Amino acid sequence: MPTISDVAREAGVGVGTVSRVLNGSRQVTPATLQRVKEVMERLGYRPNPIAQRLRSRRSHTIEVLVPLFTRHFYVEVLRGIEMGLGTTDYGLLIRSIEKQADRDRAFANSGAHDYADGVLIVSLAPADDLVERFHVAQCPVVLIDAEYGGLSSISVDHEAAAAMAVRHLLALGHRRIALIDRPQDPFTATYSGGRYAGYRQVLAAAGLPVRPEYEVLTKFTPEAGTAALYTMLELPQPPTAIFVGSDSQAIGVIQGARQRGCRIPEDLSIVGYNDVEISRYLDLTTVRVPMYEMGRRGAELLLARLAEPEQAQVQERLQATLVVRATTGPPADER
Amino acid sequence: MPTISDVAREAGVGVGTVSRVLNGSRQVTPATLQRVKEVMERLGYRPNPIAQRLRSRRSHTIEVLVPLFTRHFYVEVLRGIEMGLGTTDYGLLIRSIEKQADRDRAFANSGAHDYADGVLIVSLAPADDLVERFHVAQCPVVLIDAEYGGLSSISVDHEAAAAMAVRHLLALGHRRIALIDRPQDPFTATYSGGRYAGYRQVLAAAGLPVRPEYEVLTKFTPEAGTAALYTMLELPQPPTAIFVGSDSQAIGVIQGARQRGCRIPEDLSIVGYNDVEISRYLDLTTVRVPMYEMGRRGAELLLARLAEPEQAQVQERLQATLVVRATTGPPADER
DNA sequence: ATTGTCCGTGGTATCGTTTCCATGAAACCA
DNA sequence: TGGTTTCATGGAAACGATACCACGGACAAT
Repeated sequence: MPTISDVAREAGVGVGTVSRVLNGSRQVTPATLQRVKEVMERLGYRPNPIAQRLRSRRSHTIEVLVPLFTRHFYVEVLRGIEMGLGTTDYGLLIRSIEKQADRDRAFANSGAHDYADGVLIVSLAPADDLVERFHVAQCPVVLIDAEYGGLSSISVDHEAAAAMAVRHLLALGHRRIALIDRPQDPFTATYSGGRYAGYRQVLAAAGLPVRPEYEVLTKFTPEAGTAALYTMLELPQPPTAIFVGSDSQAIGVIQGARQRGCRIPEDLSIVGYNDVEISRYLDLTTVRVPMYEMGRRGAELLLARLAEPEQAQVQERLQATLVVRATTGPPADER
Repeated sequence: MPTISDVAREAGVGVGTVSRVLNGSRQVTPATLQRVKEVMERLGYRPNPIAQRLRSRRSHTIEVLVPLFTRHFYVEVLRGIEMGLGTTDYGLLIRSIEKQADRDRAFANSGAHDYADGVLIVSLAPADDLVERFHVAQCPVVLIDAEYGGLSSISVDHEAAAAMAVRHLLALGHRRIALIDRPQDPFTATYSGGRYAGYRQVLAAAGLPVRPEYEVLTKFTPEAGTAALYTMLELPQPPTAIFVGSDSQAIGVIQGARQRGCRIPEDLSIVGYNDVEISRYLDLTTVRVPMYEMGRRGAELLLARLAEPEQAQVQERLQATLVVRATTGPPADER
């Protein structure tokens, strides 16, 4: 592999001049420029990015901390990030946090300024000391689907979104509305609790009682959704509608209902959450969370901070919308 | 950020000794080791990976070329790769090739030895000159879901898998079997044509005629699947079964059939391909392609080559299996 | 006692860039 | 014409690590 000095020697110029050509400095005579470019072409020279990074003290890489990058939600966010990066040739260093240990390790290593120029944290609550480290290292951070102190972030008001979903069920005439969601877990989502709060708030506003047996917090898998449904169907008064905190769980609920001969939406209305791709094909009424948009906007915010480090931090919020499809309708068995 | 010489000065040793501690050389007195480690701890020293890479001439990064990383298939493969990498701290540089231009750019840049220590290419046919460049640069490559010359690869026999799917339909009694697939496109899949060949071969072996109107090559989206189905239903003799080259398209076919009041599997049997996660919840009979396993094994093969560069290239194949669910059954309308 | 071997260690060159400073020629102004 | 400014250019230093070489002391062998 030819180096910059090979090019310099071959073109009969100094390395400084070649470097200037490389970086598009206008301090180069057209004739020299031409000659150097020809030599670079002829030798098949390509600058060594590692050396560039070492010298310029910029890694040209963005670190993404994401829980379970296999999950639909995160795949969409990542796709958005990719788009947001556009044609800038920032590399993406994706760290998938699957276990608590991963998280600790990633948080311990990340934010070293020589590793990445900036960091995107998706759906995770950063630890206080990490935030502090980012601050002293002057490493820009943008949170996606999370909020924390004064850090830049792009997120969705899950509480309002959940309230909207539950109000939809209420408007259809449902009075026995259950919730299946994931427990608020400091390890992953920063405030999945928002959905729970929204649910409670709407029920309270409607003067409906709180029924603990209608609130199941379980894992984010279809299987867990099915299991939760089964226990609810055993109740003396089963719910007529369920608000489910993720489409994954909702899929399990739909399947379980089919299994038990429970008609949707006549016997049971279901609202999901996220609007992942599958939901459309299952005709699932759900809350559309702008996953892709959050990723894109998050990347844009980070790029802006990277270009203009003194810029103020901003907290942005996007709107979730309700997508009404075929799994919700008025309750048939009452009144 | 403290550097190696800060540590050396503070510990009263030479930089060489600190480097040896860093790299776990046994040529260090326990006492010195202890002292250096303490200083590293106290100063919060972390070696600069960029400098390490420059000097050691290894980028400690694996490049992954993947078409459309948002697609289910590739997400699964990537997850497998992540697992295959295990606890080695190789970074992953993912290049998503969405357009022809991306492909050219990625292929032009990739394989420079200072960029990545090794390359994984997923479902793409590498250009001849690229293969040549990898060879001269001594950059190990492993193809995933593709085969090419003598390069190491891990793949699936799509022809045999397709044959198996079509034979299943044949065994159920179907005689009018159609194909919906994607055109063989040199840009992405290396031999999606394998499925077509398998389909043709089984029909020929069964003495069934080739009907061009039963073979639709279209895009890999549900919408395209729906459209293809609609044109087939217009035929004077519509097929009683369809072998679909991807679950994405099959989803569209299922939806289209529902829309047209066409019962599955009584009026129409459907076999998909890949067995993506959704398929289970749609009860779709499909061919299970070991996506995750290909990714994992591909990463393992690359790691082995990285550790032992002289190792011979290997071509491995995994078996696809037929997963029979609820979308296939005997034809009802004939005999 | 002398030679040889081995091992822990320090120092320096090196990886391939960018950045900065010095230099000399050309251009400008009076 | 003399002096100042401008500007393209060459070359050295630096980024932060690793690798190599040389050196001195300890210990074994003669």
